Amino acid sequence: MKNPDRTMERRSGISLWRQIADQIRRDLVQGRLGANGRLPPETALAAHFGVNRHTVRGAIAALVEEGVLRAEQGRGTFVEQRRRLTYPIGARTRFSEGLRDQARDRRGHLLDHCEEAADQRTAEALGLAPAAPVIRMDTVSEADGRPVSRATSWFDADRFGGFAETYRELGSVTLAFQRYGVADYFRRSTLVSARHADDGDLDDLRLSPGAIVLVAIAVNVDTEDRPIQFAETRFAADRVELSVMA
Amino acid sequence: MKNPDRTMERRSGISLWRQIADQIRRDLVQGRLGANGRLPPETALAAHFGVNRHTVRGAIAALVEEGVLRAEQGRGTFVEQRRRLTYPIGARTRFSEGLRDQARDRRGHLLDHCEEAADQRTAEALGLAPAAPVIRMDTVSEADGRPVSRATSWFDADRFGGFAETYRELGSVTLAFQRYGVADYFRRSTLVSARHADDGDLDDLRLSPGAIVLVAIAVNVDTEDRPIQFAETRFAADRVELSVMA
DNA sequence: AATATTCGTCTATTGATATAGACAATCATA
DNA sequence: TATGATTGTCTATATCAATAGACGAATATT
Repeated sequence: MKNPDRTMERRSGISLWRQIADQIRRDLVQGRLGANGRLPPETALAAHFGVNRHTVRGAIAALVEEGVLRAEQGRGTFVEQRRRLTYPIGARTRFSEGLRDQARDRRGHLLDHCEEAADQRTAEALGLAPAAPVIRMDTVSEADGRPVSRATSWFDADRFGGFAETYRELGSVTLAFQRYGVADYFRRSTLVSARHADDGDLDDLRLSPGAIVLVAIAVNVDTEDRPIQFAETRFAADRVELSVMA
Repeated sequence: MKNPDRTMERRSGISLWRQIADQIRRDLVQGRLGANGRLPPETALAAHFGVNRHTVRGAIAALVEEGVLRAEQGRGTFVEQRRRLTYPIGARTRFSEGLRDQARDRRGHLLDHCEEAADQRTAEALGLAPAAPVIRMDTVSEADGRPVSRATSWFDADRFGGFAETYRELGSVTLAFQRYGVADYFRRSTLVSARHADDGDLDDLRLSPGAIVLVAIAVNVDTEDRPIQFAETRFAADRVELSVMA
């Protein structure tokens, strides 16, 4: 069980307690730790990682703060949540669906919206002239009370005037599209990357610094293959994985 | 241009210089910095981030070490590499292909291989009995001299005996499969997630601690829909993005 | 009730991180 | 050539991270 020569890097700009927190989180997700719902005692973890008990305590405190662990004096430290949600990605991807079996309570929430001039990337993706007017929508989606993703979407302002208000009213992009005569739509392409969470992500997704977000950049098209939505979605990587269907 | 109230978190377990390095790397990839191939002077960056010049120097030193920046005394600091490789993922995914336009020199490299008993996940994915014998292969692939991904693959040992040697000889999974009579194959499913790089990733992909890997877990099937390969690939998230085709 | 286990809190010490300031070295340019 | 801009190096100091040890508090077990 022991792995005492596991080399925690000491002058790396990442404190030992955070390196250990990251690894415990990883091991929980991979099922290599906490299989019985409880973490080994602090002294055992300290020996395992080859560090002082206080250092382990720092790691545990961070994971408790994140809601991953729960510590009880005299009893032990327990795993609070372990499962990751799986988002399907494919031609028929709707982020709001495909999760019905995985979370009881799912809701989207409009943070902000405005009309602005399309930047180059957006104009290209939507097939519009440079600096054409577009509607920008910032949303957060939660599952069972925990934020899982944060998206910025752009729509052609000419075709989808007032889209944000419609979305707020209906609570679903799919339903809002129907109001505009888009009965069905498809995912044309998705680019997936990953990076450290920025300030906005940290805030809206309630993450701790150094956390990771999966970034999905997508173009949706209507049945006539005209682009209708360009979106960049940031998922909390600890809470979500993406499933690509063949 | 200034953004002096950008709050670098000070007691987060991540040193300021590393937070700043992470953000500069992010801004480079997003084109918000270094558009003209050169970084603003250290004093300007220090003012921008609201920290001491020495702290910025720490961040730059780390990025120079990573090969992202190049500092020249008296002249300035310059961007060494910015572009990310784009890996296509779809029914016809072959990681080794689809990159021909993006990198001049691409090569795979066998790190290690052995025969072992399948764990539950592997047996399930390959449709084998629990603990059935499988061949395990650890590989690293490089593009233009920089490691971009690290994969662990499993194959049915009964059907693909000696696969690792064949791969080493031919340098390609696709070619090796042909030796075993698999003329064509398809990607059945891909799970994409992201996490902090572990010790092995750090080493083989030449990453610095706190770096991010994109994890793609995939099952390949032959033309009769029989699973032939189960693989977990870790991509250096700074160097790669994944493109999901509709 | 007694004991062992485990988490929680305190003090003290050492090493790494961040700030501050000064100045040297290199390069571009007026 | 002289000047300004920029990176490189040095010293000093204050704050944070990590180690070490001791002991208290809550819980489970004998």
